Amino acid sequence: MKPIEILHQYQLKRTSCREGILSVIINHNEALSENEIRDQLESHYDRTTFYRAFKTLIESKIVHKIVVDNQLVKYALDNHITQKKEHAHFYCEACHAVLCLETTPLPKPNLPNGFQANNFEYVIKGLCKKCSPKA
Amino acid sequence: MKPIEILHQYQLKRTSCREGILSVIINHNEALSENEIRDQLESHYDRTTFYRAFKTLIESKIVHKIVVDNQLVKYALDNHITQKKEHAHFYCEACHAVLCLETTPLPKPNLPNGFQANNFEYVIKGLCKKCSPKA
DNA sequence: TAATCTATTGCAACATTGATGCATTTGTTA
DNA sequence: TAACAAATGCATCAATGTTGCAATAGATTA
Repeated sequence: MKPIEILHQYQLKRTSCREGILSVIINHNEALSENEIRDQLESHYDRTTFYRAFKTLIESKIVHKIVVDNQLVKYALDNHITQKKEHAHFYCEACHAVLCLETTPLPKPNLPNGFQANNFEYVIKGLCKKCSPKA
Repeated sequence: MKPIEILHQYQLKRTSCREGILSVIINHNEALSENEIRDQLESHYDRTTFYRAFKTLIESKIVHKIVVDNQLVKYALDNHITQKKEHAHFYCEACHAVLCLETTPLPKPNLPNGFQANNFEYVIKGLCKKCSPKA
């Protein structure tokens, strides 16, 4: 699962910005913020370029946006690529990590009559194992 | 459940801004955005005043913030006041309404060992009854 | 390999939102 | 009603989202 192959598969031009973003995301287990990704890249890209690269990757469904808060957004590979099922995300309020809860399937509440769901965004906030006080 | 009583109960000063915000929220079944609330008020308040009023109401757990998206936040009365149980929210992608799904309890996925949850934020996006194409 | 076309980049610019300091005003309590 | 503490309005700044446009880079074809 290499960045270049993904970009080619989704018919996007191979630019170093997109390639860099993808390789950082692929090499991390947890979802990362725009700044966390930027910090891992060697080259500098304009803020707009970065912004549009994410927009493109999301529109192509390569990358998935996880909204922790209106002030904190993280990015991870989309289920289309990872072949994961829909899942909830865990946000650690101490270390601010965002993890995919892949092992537990996403529970779906019943909707009122006539309602139609397209998308489920479930974020569970708390403390991860590392940040939980030891017993 | 009157604004003045709520403010008094939570030991907050009765200011017209807080009172106005609360009365708008109380009189609507759906969660409203800051602008939707502002539009319902007769008096004008400075942006900062509005911002701080929400901050105070949230800190006192009178109002609950529902983050639909990093660009769209809505507000509703907190469960402490409505005596509702924890519930998911439905966001209609067509009319942008946010509704509480009170009737269905919030399903809680199992967490990995050592993880501790404080808060569950479940937003289901789709089309509400009014906006769903008729069969 | 070079020429060409199109998409992407970087920059300027603007809107929105979150946030803080401070002097003035208001609500509450004695 | 006086006095104090809290809230307001204004100025200001940071971060983020967004668009237009000229310059540049990637991909395709001759």
